[in-house]
Amino acid sequence: MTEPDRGQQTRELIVDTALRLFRERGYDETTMRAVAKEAGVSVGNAYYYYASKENLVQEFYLRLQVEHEAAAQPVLERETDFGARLRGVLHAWLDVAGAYHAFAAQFFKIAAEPTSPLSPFSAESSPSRDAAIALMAQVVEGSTARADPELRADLPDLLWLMTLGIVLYWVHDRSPEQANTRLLIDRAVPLVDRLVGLSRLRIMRSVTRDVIALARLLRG
Amino acid sequence: MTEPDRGQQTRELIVDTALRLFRERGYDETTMRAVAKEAGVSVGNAYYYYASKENLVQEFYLRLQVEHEAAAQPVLERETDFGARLRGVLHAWLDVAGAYHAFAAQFFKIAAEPTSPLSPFSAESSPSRDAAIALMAQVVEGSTARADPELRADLPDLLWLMTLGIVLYWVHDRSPEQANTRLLIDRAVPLVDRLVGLSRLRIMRSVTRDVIALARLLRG
DNA sequence: GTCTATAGCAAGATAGAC
DNA sequence: GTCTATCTTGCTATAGAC
Repeated sequence: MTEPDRGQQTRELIVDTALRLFRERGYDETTMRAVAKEAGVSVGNAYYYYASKENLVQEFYLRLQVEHEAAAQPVLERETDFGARLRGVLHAWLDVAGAYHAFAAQFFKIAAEPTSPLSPFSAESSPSRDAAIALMAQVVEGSTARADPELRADLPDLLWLMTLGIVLYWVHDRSPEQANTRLLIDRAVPLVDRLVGLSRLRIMRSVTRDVIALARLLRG
Repeated sequence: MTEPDRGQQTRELIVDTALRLFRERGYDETTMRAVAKEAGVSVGNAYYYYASKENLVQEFYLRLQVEHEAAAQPVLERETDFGARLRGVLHAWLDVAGAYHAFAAQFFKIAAEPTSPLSPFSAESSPSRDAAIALMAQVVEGSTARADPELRADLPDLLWLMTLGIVLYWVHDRSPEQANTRLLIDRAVPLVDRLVGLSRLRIMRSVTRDVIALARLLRG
């Protein structure tokens, strides 16, 4: 008569507690002992479900991504202009991530480690990475953007890289409400929009081809 | 009759030992106890000279930067073409950094933490950051590159950001001898060269101005 | 100011019993 | 699945020698 999903319940109890403590105290200040105690389980039990403290952060990424996709949907349904779609999707990310800024910056280092499964470039991250790129593909596909046709195929990858750059800026952004990051988006998007438009011009052909080759090299 | 530089010698003994162990075993696997033991000093003494394990890494950065500047000099004396200078300086970085690739990647995370003094954006890093940007200024100044005059002033900053991107790729590069990073440089440099040239054209004026505004926002 | 020895804390992680 | 006990390691503290 044991509950079939008792394990799952314990698992969620642990991660919910951990994410709450992360938000309240920050990553470094949240000890595994504190997580276990607050969740009412033993330290050993917490490690039974999460092999390391970092693994708890992975759960955070997954939840953030789901929230972002939901927040981006209204924009994608409303807008058809490429720049407006891109800007809206990026601002949507800030909307959902803003609440976590203080502690997201603190464990950003974990994602930066090349050997970590939490790296955005790791094999383990490919589900969330693919989803993020797919979102950028939606931005492009549903838009009225007129780009070089070959470039258009690589644009989602490039826009994902741009997003990483913006996130990098965001974690360093100390301005109130991360207003500078919004400013960055509002300046970068029209630039990207213009460059995409220029990609069809004949003078830009060689540049466009170089960019495409570069995008493919970066994808590996 | 005490040696006047006894402290300095001990200091160097400790950091030399640490960097050797980092290279042999990696960062995480090198304990402060092991560094002290190998260097023949006490743990307390090691901490007397280096307040933390991370501070030992900072020494590594400084040495790397000095080596890079030395390796870049012949290129800067030899070449006048902008692309050749940029390519040469970037390859020179790979030449000096290559030996440390395995363990540099391992403690890259330390530099990624926004709050860390080892972050390339931190106030504490400003000496080495300024030096790196100054090196890029040398690349631009001594070259025959014809860029939009206003852009030219911001080019060193932008090239430094480009370098960071290349380093990011490099730490993730698993190809033998990091050959893919060299490929990346060889493809990115002509692209940059072309874009810089195009910046003088009238059609590119608004794009160029956007880029300049962006560069200034990023500098803060 | 330079250095040793040692004891000890905090916290991530593990072992093995139940 | 869950627990308690234990290990490891970055780091600190103290007390003292030269």
